[in-house]
Amino acid sequence: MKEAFISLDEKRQYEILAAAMGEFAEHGFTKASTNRIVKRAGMSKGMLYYYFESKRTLFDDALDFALVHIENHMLDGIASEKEGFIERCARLSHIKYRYFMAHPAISQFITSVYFSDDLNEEQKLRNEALIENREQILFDNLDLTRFRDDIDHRTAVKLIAWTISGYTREMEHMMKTEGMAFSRFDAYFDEFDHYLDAMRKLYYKEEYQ
Amino acid sequence: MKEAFISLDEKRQYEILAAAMGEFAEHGFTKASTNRIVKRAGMSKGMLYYYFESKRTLFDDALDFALVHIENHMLDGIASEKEGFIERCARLSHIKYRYFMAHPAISQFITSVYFSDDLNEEQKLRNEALIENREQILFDNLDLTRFRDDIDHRTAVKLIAWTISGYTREMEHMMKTEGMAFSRFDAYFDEFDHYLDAMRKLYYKEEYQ
DNA sequence: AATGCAATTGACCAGGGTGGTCAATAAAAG
DNA sequence: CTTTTATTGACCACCCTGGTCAATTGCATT
Repeated sequence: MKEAFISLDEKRQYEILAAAMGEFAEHGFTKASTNRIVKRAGMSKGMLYYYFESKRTLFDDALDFALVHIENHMLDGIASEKEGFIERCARLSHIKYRYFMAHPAISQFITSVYFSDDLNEEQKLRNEALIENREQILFDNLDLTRFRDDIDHRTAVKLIAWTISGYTREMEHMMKTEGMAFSRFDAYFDEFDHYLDAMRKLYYKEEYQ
Repeated sequence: MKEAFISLDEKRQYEILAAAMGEFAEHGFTKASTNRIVKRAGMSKGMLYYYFESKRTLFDDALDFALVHIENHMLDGIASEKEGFIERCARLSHIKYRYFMAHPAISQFITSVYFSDDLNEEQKLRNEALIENREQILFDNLDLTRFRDDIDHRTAVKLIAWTISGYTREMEHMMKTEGMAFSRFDAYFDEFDHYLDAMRKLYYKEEYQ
């Protein structure tokens, strides 16, 4: 990250880093191609090395950018008031989903990094901290009394988390293959609410359904 | 697939195709490397082209082999007797899991093919037929009366399927990262049974729990 | 108009990997 | 001993890689 890049306006910086993150997310560090990155970003090969020292530091800087960006943009509005686990999951899904729509490259980059091995120690630690932070947000300050008494809380939490992850995964797959129209998003969330209602009926005491 | 390959004993044929399928599964058709395939299979580059016409026909033959193999080996013992949806999912998970353990390369190959685009029309149709067949096995001849009356059957079926897919996905991820010891498989299935019991309590009428 | 500096290009490099070939062998069969 | 089959790996032309750099363009200041 040389001064030339820093003195670019924010929008252009974002474009370039997004191009890099998209490429890294798709191919991983080693098989990612700097040639494809410059093509995505709409610039010449020379500029990439005018802005960054090497492919490696480009990756590092992109990861830095992504982690900071997520910290600043996604983790707000999550001030965890007391709520049931289903409501918590639903709210976080909405937040995650909106963030993904607004910043797909960052989301995919961070997701791919989660499964990859080409991080240095410091990056691994930071990434783990992020994951732990997310866990905390997911589980902190829950109202667990809403659960039926005849089912173990920990079990219920696990089952619900798996269910929602399965649902969102299916939706992601559908959107990828069928290219869901933007107008259908409302239907997507209506459907989601329907399933949330059903889950409340299954997992919660009557007074909370 | 030349005669030379066909006159090989079955075991060696399997080894070679498994090597190819593993490589294709990991990298997709284009980025799969014939050099790595021969290394995996423990033979020389020349032999590959002594056995197969080209990389493309190798892929085609491997897919053929995989589809036939699955039809013959996995889809037995699934004679769908009347049972609840949870029991059905559990049984199919067991079958799928055993098959994965016995034939990981085939499993991963077929899974990867499901997400890839480099199939010709005939292969796409065959693959879709396989998927449809699986759906039928999953949903045919179910005892839906076991479900609680206050929850829609279709909704319940969806929720359960997502839950189980979430669980197995988490297990797969754990096994990949931590390299689950084979001795722990019993524990894996004990845990699985625990969650199945919980799900019965949630979704079924009392007399079926 | 002239100068100087920053931004920008893309041809170019050596290195490595690609799918595929083939003359040379080794092994087996006749 | 000869013929056929199995097997090797060096080799090919080609493509892509991360990275460099001389040359050019654009712009601001004199």
